Amino acid sequence: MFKMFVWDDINATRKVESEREREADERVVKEALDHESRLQGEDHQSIRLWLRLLTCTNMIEQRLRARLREEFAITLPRFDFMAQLHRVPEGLTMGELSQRMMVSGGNVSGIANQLVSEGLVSRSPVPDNRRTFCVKLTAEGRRRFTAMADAHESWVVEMLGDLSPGEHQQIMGLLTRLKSGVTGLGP
Amino acid sequence: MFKMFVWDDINATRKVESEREREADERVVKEALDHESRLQGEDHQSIRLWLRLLTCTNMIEQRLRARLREEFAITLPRFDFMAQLHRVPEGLTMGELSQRMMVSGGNVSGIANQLVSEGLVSRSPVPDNRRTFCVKLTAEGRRRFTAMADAHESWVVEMLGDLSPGEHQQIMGLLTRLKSGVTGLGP
DNA sequence: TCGCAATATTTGAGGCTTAAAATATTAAGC
DNA sequence: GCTTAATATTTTAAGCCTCAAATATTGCGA
Repeated sequence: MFKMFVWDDINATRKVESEREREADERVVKEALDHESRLQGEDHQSIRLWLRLLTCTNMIEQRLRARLREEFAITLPRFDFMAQLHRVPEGLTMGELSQRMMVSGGNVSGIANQLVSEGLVSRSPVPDNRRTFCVKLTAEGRRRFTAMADAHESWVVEMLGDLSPGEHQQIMGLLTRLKSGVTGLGP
Repeated sequence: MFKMFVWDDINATRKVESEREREADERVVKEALDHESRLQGEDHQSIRLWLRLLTCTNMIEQRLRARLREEFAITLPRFDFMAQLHRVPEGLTMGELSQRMMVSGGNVSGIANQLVSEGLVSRSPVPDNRRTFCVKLTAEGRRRFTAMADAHESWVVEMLGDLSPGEHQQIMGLLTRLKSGVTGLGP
């Protein structure tokens, strides 16, 4: 049975298996301490992939969160909320925002309240359906968002820039298959 | 300039570009409503990749969270906490847990308190360093975790099972490069 | 028209998360 | 030994998040 540690030392160049095991046993390798660390694998291929995915996403998310806070004193959820609205100038309902942000309805309710009270977002009733609201960026909201969007994009480009255009396309394709596989399981 | 919507209809088979644009314009395509929806792209390749990554991770995470709650009445963070400890029977310090879970120190403090009070985890002082604690699973904690771990793994396998072993390896490799690219930027 | 299910949102309780401040301990330099 | 910096953890305040229950509106069928 094939056994080894996953320690994911990103500085390690390719090594033969015996060398990896020796180092892992001796614990001389500086380990990257994250979700994947020291997962003892037999054939947990899928778990490893899931943890790798989670690690990558968390790393990027935390960097973005930190920089948005440092440079613009805004939280990631608020930024995301505004980004969704920016893409749809006609405005969105609370429910649409909830789906697009992939968070619960109760959640967007709270974030919307704050952004409205800060004057960055408007929430106006819709004539023919009094259950829903039409949420839009205000002029001030648009100004503030566009000021942040360029910086945000440049951070993302910086983080993903190591991948070649070919690799970009490759990973996009694979993530598309991954996504459809998950979606295909039903709600 | 190359322009199009990203709507990410996972049921759509490959289409020629003109057809895609027509459908996007007419809004007849049932859109997947998530982070990526209707991002208006010019050459925002990196942003798209990032949003795709985020969407995939969120989808999987939400499913896992829901099933852990339904079947075992446990939250994902508590499960993750126990999983980290399960991998290291010798025990971990609070700081190590914080790094591995990729959350703040204050956070693990709170989760640890709960799990200790539920008798699933022990937090004992270390003789030669009175600042740290050694956190371990209790016998009961191990029992409870192993009962959940198999189900958890099967859910992950189910979600990622559409990918062939070759695709698994491919995406792992690409995510490794992605991860090292992000890490390489420094802390 | 009445009842009733479906839809859209808000509220409330409980839990997760972070950043920053506070506490305690260790290590290093002088 | 004393001071100072570094390390390890907890506490606190504020915000994010989910689920479930409550409210309000719409639309449909008897």
